[in-house]
This record gives sequence, structure tokens and C-alpha cells, in this order.
Amino acid sequence: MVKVEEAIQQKQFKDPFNKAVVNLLYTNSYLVTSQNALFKPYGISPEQYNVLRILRGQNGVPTTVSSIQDRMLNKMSNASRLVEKLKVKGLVKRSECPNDRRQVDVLITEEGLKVLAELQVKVEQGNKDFVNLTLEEVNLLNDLLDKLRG
Amino acid sequence: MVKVEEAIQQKQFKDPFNKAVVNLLYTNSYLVTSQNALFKPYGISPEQYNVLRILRGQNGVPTTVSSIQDRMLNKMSNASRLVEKLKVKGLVKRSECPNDRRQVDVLITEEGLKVLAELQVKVEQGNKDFVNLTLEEVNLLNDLLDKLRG
DNA sequence: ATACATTATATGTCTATACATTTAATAGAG
DNA sequence: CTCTATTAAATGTATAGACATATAATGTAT
Repeated sequence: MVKVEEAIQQKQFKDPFNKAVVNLLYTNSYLVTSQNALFKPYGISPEQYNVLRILRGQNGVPTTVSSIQDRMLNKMSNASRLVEKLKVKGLVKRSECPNDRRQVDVLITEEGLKVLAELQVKVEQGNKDFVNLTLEEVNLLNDLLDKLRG
Repeated sequence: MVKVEEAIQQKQFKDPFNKAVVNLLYTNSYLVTSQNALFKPYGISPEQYNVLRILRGQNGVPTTVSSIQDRMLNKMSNASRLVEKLKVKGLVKRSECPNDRRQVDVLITEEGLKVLAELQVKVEQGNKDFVNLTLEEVNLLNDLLDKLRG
């Protein structure tokens, strides 16, 4: 087990809270790097995958751009541009919302569903592999993270 | 306490391991957003701050670009460009390494040390505030994160 | 109905990550 | 010494995050 102190060659931290922030940023980088390797062959980014997953969760009900934004992991990400990129790839459709012409209805296409299903198997297995914890430990981690942000 | 399921409006996950990956990505976003607000008035990014911190840790001994890279939280970040930006701001000095002209010695300037010291107080207090856990819980979190990557 | 505020989306710009490639210097083999 | 491989740093280019601003449509007060 490589402790965060060794990984970034920092001998000590102000306190365990500051260490935890650094540890979380470093662990995030570990996860993102691991996930990127998984996604690369598919020509789709983790963020784009996440948008597809949100859309499928709607079960055929069109979703607006702002609704996608609300459900993204990173609230500062730009759903508008991600949707545009997915549209270029033919994985989503965009259409003007009839009852409010400011809004845009976004729907995942058949091709999008296909790509998503294929990717999901790999991603879900990958995520399990990346997290080297017991079931008990991972449940504890989830509770701690939820509390941390509170 | 807002659970990650509510925060991103996802009802369930494949398993607790997949939930943990999502939870970590989401918590990272929470921390980065919190930190950004802190850094903004100083015109310096968290990544640039981290480079300054690494340089000061050398206690006046010049550090090469690749050595900075090794110590960064994100191993894929571009130390060369971050150093260039810090140099433009007058916070670091760059000089050719005499015994190996491929390498570049990087040193933090007096101005860099001043900015770093000022920022560090805010960042360390902020990090403590962002992590809503007891001392016992945060120690446990650090252990779980170290093991997770193992 | 008009004026103004609000909302949804898109766009502009900067910073950083991700990763490939280039350039220059050094190390090592013959 | 010469050729080749390796290494350090810089650079090119794509994607995304951060945040301000623009544009268009809608809601609301008068």
C-alpha cells in the first residue's frame, strides 16, 4: 500500500483534514487515469459517457440541457457542449421543446444506447477493479464521503 | 447530509464499488469548487499553488521540472507549462542546470514565498472547513483512500 | 400591451489535463 | 569518435472545467 505521503513525496501535512483533501485529489487523479484507459478505445470521454447514462435513465423521456447539467458529477461542466459533441457522433438527438422554445429536448439514439450498453459492462467491471477495498470498507467509505460534504 | 444518490439524482448503482467511484468523483468536484473560490482573489490556481509548495519544500535547493512533475497530485499535469506561468508572474526563476544542460533548475522567488505563505494560511483553514468529519473519521478516510489505490 | 426581470441555452476565453511529438543533450555500444 | 538510444523539457492539439457574457424566449408587473 502506497500512502499518499510517499506518492507525492510530501513528508507531513498541517493536519489530517488537510491530508484528506490532498488524498482525495490524488485518489481522484488515480481513478480518472484508470478510467481514461478504459474509455480510450471507444472514442468517448467519461463525461460524455455520463451524459449518455443520464439520458438513458430517462427511459425515452426527453431531457433538457439544464436537467442534464443538474445530474452531472461536475456541476460546472458544460452540458451544452457535451451534448453537441455527442450529437456530432450520432449518439443523441436534439430538438426544440414545443412548450418552451428556450429549452432543448435531448434524446439518446439507438446507436447511443448500443455504445452505452457496450461501454457500461467495461466501466462497471473496471470501477470494481480500481477500488481495492472489501465490501465493508467500501460501504464505510461511501458514508464518510457523504458526511464529509455535509 | 446529502447522499450522492440525491446529489446527482441517480437512484441506484451497480454495486457499492461503483457507487464509491462516483462518490469520489463527485466529492472531488465539491472540493475543487470550494478551493477555487478560495484561490480566485489571488490570481493563482490550485495547481500553481501546489507547484510553489513543492518548490518551497526543497528549502532553496533548485528542483528540475521532472522532479516537480513526480511530486504533483496529478501525474499527467504539465509541469513545464505551469512553471512557465509562474515565471511570468515572477513567482519562480528558471535556469539551465550546469551539469546537465537538458535539465532546468527551478527556484521559488522571494515574491513566490510571500504569496505562498499568505495563501497557505487561507488554504489550510479552508481545507479544514471543507471536510465535515471528526478527527477519528478523517483518519479512517485517509486509511481507506490509501488502501483503495493499492 | 409594454417594459423589465428571469430563465434556458449557447458562446467566448482562460486554465488545466491527456497524450503525442519534437528538440536538444547526454549516455552507452561498437 | 561515431552512431544510436535514452532522457529532459518544450510544444502541439484535443477535451473538459471555470466563469463571464450574449442571445433568445418567457414570465410578470404595471
